[in-house]
Amino acid sequence: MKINQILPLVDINNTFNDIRVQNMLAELQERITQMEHPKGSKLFHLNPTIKGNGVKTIKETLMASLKEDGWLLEHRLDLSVTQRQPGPIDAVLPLNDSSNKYIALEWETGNISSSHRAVNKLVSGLLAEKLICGILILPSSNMYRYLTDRVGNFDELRPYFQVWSSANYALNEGCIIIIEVEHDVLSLESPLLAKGTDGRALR
Amino acid sequence: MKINQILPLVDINNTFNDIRVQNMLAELQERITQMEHPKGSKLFHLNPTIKGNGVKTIKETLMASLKEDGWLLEHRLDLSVTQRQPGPIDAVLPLNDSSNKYIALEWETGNISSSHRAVNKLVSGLLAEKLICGILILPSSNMYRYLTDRVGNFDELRPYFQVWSSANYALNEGCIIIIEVEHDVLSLESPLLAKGTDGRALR
DNA sequence: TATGGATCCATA
DNA sequence: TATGGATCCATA
Repeated sequence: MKINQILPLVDINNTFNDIRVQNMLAELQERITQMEHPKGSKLFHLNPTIKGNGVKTIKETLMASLKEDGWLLEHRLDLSVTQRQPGPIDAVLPLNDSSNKYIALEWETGNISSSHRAVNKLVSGLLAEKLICGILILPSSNMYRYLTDRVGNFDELRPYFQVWSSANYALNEGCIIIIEVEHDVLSLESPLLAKGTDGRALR
Repeated sequence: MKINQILPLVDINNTFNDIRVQNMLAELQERITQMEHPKGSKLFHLNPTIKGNGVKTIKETLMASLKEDGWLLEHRLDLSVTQRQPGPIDAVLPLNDSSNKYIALEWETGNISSSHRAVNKLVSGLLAEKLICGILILPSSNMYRYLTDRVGNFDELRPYFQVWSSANYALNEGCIIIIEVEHDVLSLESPLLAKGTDGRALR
């Protein structure tokens, strides 16, 4: 998989340049770059059928490799806000220091509207001082054309970036990073990514 | 329809108490209270079938009455942010003064995740200084039980309220208000609200 | 019940 | 193509 850009959307007191964040990013970039489809093909090939590919399986291999790197999957931070809580986060990396804090990552594969919730959940983690950094990975609009209709994508979230970037949270540290990814190669010979029976799919 | 609560989520320099906002709220409360189902029954009756009622038609009568009060429906604010823009807003009320600003209202009937986008869109309007006030109307969790699965509801958005309330936007005025509404009466004799064929509905 | 998701629809 | 929506699924 190809990384188009890494955007620091929120960056409080230069947390983006914190060595813990930069080390994690170096590792994460390598892991994303290693993603392949089909398995064993070295590159991520995508069948260029408009709205033809399901999204469910895309992130699976990345999550598996992050788990090997020490990330915890589907982890729920205790934000102790109210009785009801934001739900679990795709992956969190515990910092191996005395801070008891984490770096969190969401790979958005739901509807674009759920990308808004994903960023808000990461911000909740900053506000609860459980996270020093939250990352959201989104496909480019180039890639999006070939995925399930209306899934989250970088360009469609962009008009809303200012909602978060112009917030002045009263915090000493924290950053939110958006990463735009894309297939390496379009290939008619590549198998379509499977779709589920979720949503309005006619089984 | 019954109003359970009116919550000022964001309130910059006391905009919530601005006479223009308070006048609008008085009128809006009356209009919401007047909503009825079935038509002519004076109260909003809801058939208590779990996940049985569609949401599409719920807001229609309110929008019709707001139109009579001078609101513009499905209006798109020109936020001139980027090429891509947040989409249209359910209803906006132009202020009849020289400010060229509006009050905006969204009645959330989409998925809960799209409630996050709705608030973000209202915040975008504040940041662009096109709005002095944005309102989001959401059903209570009591009402939600009888509506399409996963539609927006007050209690499920609540854990995220702090994301907006602690944002400290650098603005001179602006408020975001969340209104929680509920049926007046549960009634087995009341017809179910129709569902569409959207999403994953099997036609 | 609670929460994130996945999918296709409607309309401009 | 672009954008908000509406619906049902999966899992804990």
